Amino acid sequence: MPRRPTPRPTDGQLAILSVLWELGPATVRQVHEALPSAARRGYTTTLKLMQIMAEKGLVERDESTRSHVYTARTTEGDMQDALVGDLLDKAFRGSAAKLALRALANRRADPRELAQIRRLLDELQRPPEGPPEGEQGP
Amino acid sequence: MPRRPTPRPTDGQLAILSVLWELGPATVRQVHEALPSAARRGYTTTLKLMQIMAEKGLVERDESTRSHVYTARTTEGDMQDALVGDLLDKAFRGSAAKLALRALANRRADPRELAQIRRLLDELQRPPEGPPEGEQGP
DNA sequence: CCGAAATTACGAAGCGCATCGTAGCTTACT
DNA sequence: AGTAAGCTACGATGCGCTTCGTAATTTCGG
Repeated sequence: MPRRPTPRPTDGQLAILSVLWELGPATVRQVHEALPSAARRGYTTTLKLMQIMAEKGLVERDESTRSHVYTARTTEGDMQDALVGDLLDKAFRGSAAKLALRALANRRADPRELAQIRRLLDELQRPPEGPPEGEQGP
Repeated sequence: MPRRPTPRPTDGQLAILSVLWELGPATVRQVHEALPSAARRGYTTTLKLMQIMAEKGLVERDESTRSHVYTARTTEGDMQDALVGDLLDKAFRGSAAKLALRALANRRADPRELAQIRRLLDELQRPPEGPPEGEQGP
C-alpha cells in the first residue's frame, strides 16, 4: 500500500483547517461563521471547499446527521511539521536553524516559548545519550 | 507611495529564484541547466516561467544582449523573511517560537547555527535596550 | 400536512499557472 | 553569403482552485 503523503492544503483550505482545529468537529455553517471575515466568502463557497477537502483527504465527513460534521484528519502539529518541512526544502536548502533564526529575529516571541527553545538547544548541543524521557519540571 | 508587497513565487518560480541566488545574474539557458533534474521541464517552459516572473516583478530582465540576462529582484534573505512571515500567519497563529521549535525539533541542524540561535536568544531574553551596535560597552 | 428555512448537490464560469509546439529572428561559422 | 544553431515570442491546451447561482432535499413549526 503506497503511503500517500498528506495532501497540502491551499491557503483557503488551511484557513478552514485552522477553524476545525480550534473548534473541533464542526458543520459547514459553524466553520463558515468562524472564518475570519477577510477570508469569508459565500456560504456555498465554504461548502464546496470543504467537499473538495473531503475528497482530497484533508478532512473527514460524518454524514449521519442532516448537517454533515467535518473533522480535520491531521493534527495542527503534524500539519505544521509538514509545512515547515516543505518550506525548509523549497527556500532554506534544508537548514532548520536558518529558518528558526529568521523567524525569531523578525517577530516578538513569548518568553515562555523562548525558554523552551533554550531547553531544546541544550538537548541538541549536548552530545548524544539515550532519548530524553523526562517531561517538564513540576 | 503604496509599498507593494513582493509578489509570492509559486514553487516552480521559487526553484528558479534559488538558481539565480546561487549563480547570480544568468540567462535562461544557464538557469535551465542548473535546475535540479526533478524540476526541469522543457526549455521553453523555463523561459515562459521566467518571462512571467519578469512581469510579476520577481526578476529583472536585461535585454541588451541577445540572450537576456535575468536577476532576482529580492535577496534570498528577504524572500525567506517573507515566506516565513506568511507561514507564521497562515499556520502558526503568528508564533515564531512555535515555528522555530518545530523546525529545530525535526531536522538535524548545524552546530554553528545552533550556537548562533543561542546568542540570539540571549539577546531576546535580555530585556530592552537599543539595537546592539557595538560589541562591548564603551 | 404544508410551507418556510436550511442544507447539500450540481454545474458553470473565470483565473492563473504549467507545459509545450511552433514560428520568427539573430548570430556565427564556413 | 548562406545555412545551422540558438534564442525569444506567441499561442494553445489542460488543470486545479475559487466563486457562486440554482436546483434538489430534508427538517420543523404551526
